[in-house]
Amino acid sequence: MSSVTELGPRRIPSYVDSANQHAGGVVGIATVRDPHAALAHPSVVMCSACRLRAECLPGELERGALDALAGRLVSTRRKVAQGEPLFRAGDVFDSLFAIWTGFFKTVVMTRQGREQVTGFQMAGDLIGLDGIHAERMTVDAIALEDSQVCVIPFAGLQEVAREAPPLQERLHRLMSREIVNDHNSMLHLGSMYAEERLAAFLLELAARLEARGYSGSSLQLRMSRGELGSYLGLKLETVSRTFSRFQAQGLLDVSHRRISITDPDGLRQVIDGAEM
Amino acid sequence: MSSVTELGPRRIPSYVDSANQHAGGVVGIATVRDPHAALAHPSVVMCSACRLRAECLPGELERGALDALAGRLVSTRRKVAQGEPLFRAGDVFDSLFAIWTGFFKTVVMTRQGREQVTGFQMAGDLIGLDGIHAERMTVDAIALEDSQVCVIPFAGLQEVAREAPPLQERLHRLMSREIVNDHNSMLHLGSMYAEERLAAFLLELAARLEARGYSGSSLQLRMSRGELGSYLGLKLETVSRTFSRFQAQGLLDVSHRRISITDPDGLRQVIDGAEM
DNA sequence: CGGGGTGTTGAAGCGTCTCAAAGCTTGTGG
DNA sequence: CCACAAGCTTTGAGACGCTTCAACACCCCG
Repeated sequence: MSSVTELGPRRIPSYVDSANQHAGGVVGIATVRDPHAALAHPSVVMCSACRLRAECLPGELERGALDALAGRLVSTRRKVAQGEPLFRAGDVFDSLFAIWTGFFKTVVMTRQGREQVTGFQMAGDLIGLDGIHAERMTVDAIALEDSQVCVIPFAGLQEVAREAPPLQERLHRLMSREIVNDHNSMLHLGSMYAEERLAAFLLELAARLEARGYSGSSLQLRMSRGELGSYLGLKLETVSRTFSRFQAQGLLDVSHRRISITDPDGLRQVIDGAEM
Repeated sequence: MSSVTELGPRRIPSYVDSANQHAGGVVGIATVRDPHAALAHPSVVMCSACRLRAECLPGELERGALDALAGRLVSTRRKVAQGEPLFRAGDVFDSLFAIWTGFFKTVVMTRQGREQVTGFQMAGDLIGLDGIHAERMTVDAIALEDSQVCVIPFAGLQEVAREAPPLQERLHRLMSREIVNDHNSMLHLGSMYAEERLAAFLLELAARLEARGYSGSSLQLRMSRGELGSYLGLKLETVSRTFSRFQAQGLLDVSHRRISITDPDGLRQVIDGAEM
């Protein structure tokens, strides 16, 4: 029980009021040129010293490009309490956000209130790429646990990218990866049974956690059954039933949001075995 | 019947052998530095004179940036016959492709042969953004009618983008749009009934055609029921039945792949009316 | 004019959803 | 510290929508 994967700190004692960070529906207003923001969040971000470097925007950049990032770009951090939005659809797009600690979901919504979770993001992931197109966010980004994000003003990022080709390359690859991920989700949603979708999701989540140094077999889900169901195109009851069935088959142990994958190969067979 | 929308030329008489364009699994090898390709496809592309400028990569760029595009970048065109691949998943990524005439589908496939159509692309659309991430294409791009594409070597595009900020901006917006589109597809796949999915698809397709100067009410589908079903996460029979139901309700007229939308507001109500 | 690919339609089966109730966990206030 | 409330999860039973399997119609192309 003590080796269970935890995503970031369990509890972050006190947060600045997250409401005023969102005033006027504008997000990402905190840039290096904004003294108020600098005061509110005096922490100066140093990508070169960050443990998440490899997963995050910097990637494998060499020193020069890294310093350009650290010095001119990522200047502030923002805290977002569990359940609070980092931004909402319709907010003006200003900045990308790199998750430093915590866990988020992104949700698209129709006028009629129909919801679809489009992804779950963890430390090192980038949020906000969808906003570039129309300079407006198109999704809600909600913290599923107390989180901290690095604010990356996009105009500045583009500027630096022009001078540092490796950074430009990296940005393009990350945007492209987002597209590939979405295609993968579409594959799940469009042509798989509930068991296959859940199995694929769990294996992918475990792999992402493992890439960040956590256990790939014992995981703590940060989303509810309903949120997971939305992402997978299933109702929460179906998600719950499918978990129970997996447990009955000896593939994993479920205790609410604590999942232990006991037979990863079995899960892989759930995906591979069931032919079209 | 004579005002029916046609996408591009009805028939392009003769094509160069498309097989050798795909030799070795490498696509997009035809760059300005490749004399053979230049010989095979001597047409020099002039974005500034192209009717699709606004929809395509150049967007609303001013003259200087446009000339940079035309002169240094898009140097060759490729023809792809109906049913033939522009590229396949696993091919080395070299270039983006801008559709000049024709219509494509992109398809992801699992090892077990499960397929998912991830999108349909028409004149002005960009194909290949998914390949940037790992320098390999991740989808098959198949021509659904005889088509011609402009080849845009990506290394060169990045280079020019560094010198022409408006072009850089444009590229980022297009990549972001792709992400937004995919999220929209996920919404359809994850939380809609067959009728809603098809109605949303038809309205969106009509809007895209209209933006390109075609009729938004009378359209000629380029994909089979099966391909459309794959994109919508439905079986071909379900697509066919849903078309029939729409016709019975007086929303549209169906005759194989010829669709006349007679009641667009009715179609919108199909999406909006059915609450969660 | 015939054949193959494509589209339509019907009937039965199956997977997921809906509705409902009960169990469990967590947080809060008495 | 316990009790209770609120929210989340589990489980069951029946309904519903889509798929499957099958047969037939249609259109295009040679």
